[in-house]
Amino acid sequence: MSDPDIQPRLKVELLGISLGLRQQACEAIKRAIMAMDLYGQPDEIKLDERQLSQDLGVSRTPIREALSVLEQEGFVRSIPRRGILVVRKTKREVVEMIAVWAAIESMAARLAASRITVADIAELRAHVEAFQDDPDAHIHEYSDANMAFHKAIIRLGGVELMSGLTDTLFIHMRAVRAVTMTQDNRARRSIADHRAIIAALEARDADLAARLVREHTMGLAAHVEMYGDFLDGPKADADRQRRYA
Amino acid sequence: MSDPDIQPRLKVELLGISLGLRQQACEAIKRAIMAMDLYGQPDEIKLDERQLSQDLGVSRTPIREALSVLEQEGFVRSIPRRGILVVRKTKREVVEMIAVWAAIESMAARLAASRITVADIAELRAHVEAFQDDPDAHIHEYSDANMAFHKAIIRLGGVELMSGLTDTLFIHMRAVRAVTMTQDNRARRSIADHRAIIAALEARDADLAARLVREHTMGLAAHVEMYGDFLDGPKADADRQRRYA
DNA sequence: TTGACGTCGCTGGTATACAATATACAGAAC
DNA sequence: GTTCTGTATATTGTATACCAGCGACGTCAA
Repeated sequence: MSDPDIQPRLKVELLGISLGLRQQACEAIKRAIMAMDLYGQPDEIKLDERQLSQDLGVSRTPIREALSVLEQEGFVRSIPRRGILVVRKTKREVVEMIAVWAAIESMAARLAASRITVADIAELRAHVEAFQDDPDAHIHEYSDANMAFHKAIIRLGGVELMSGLTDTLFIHMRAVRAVTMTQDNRARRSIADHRAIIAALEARDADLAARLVREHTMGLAAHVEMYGDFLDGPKADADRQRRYA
Repeated sequence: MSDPDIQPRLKVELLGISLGLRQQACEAIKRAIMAMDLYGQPDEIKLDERQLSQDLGVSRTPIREALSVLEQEGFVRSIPRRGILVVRKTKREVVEMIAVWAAIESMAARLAASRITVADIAELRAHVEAFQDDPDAHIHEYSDANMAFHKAIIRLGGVELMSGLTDTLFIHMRAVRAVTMTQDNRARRSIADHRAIIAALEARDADLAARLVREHTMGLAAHVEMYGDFLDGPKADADRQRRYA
């Protein structure tokens, strides 16, 4: 009875009921937040606990626990007795997130340089070459491939914590990326950068790979610093309105 | 009424009532977790919701919300219908945390090199020179000063997100630092490293500062990788016991 | 007509009650 | 004697009811 091959075993994939409503609510709300175009709206978006609990078909308790987690992750902000509103990142916060991302991915590239395999190289190359023809034509698809490329580099570093941390950062920057990508012909230049990074990794040049990744991503930070005023605009307006209301 | 200097303003730090019980519970539990010697205990530590709500004098609801946050921050782990237990970091997880720390602090040092002032240099030097005489004699005090040094560098980078992220990392590593500090004469060698880092910052050599910080911290990672088996030991034992029970 | 004060309603915060499940122990059957 | 199953208990997960603040609106007075 110790050998699993003796009996057919009836393969049932452990039913996801026991994942808990909190997790599910958390995922659902996070998806909803990502789906809406945050920076297109003129003013802050407010969340209503009762509305959410009604929509999701559960009581307020799991909703509140999910919102606690989301607040800790920086997606929403709870103001006592006022409401829970979806946070809009300021330009400064976005630039800071990019800097942290650059720091982590640079280190990941350094670590990856000595561990990378030919299969890994091929995977990276696939992400880059898929849209070499005309990246501007399929901005959204290219943006996804771009993100996948960076996530792949971080994963190849072999430090899972880095993947976990940057996943959250990437989610926050999803809305920003689509905009920045179209400006300044960044998509095409980014492909060239990515090719150079792959070459450095292939040559197992840790220092070069780390430097290229850092400069590439910090370049995005500088770009947002210069052209990212649309981030602060609406929010500053809202703040001003609230202050003088 | 627009000039804040006209009125003395009566500095009352907004009373903790409106901070919400969740925040307070979160802080209290976090303090309690940090206070206990995690790695000295033979087996996992389980938290009881009702016990906590009784001890803190609030109901279970804020406790549960606080625990949700703490779980997201990685301090506790909740197993459905089984209980909530304080997580013990494995050696691998500790090494990963140090690697992330190294990545962030290295970038912070790079950014700090071009912004640092003489006052900042003096502050850093104060952290280092305080225990130059005999660091081994006052391990705990030196460990605190050491931590303060690294936190100062990250702060001088000017990216607040980096401070926020590493604060959590440092809390996790508090228990580990005290042990590693005593081994291998690390305290004395760390002072020499710190002096070199300050010199690089003073010379505004961003590349050198970043490299020194990275090598210093990754050295700790390598040390833990080699001598940090005490982290896995008890946990592995506990897991084994649970598996065969 | 305007400003101030009071009341009402909406929102989140907290507590408690109820339901579901996992573990452990005991009893019965082989 | 050992193992399996059922039940009891304890603990968590969820729902609901109640409470406290803040804002808005209306009314009254100057």
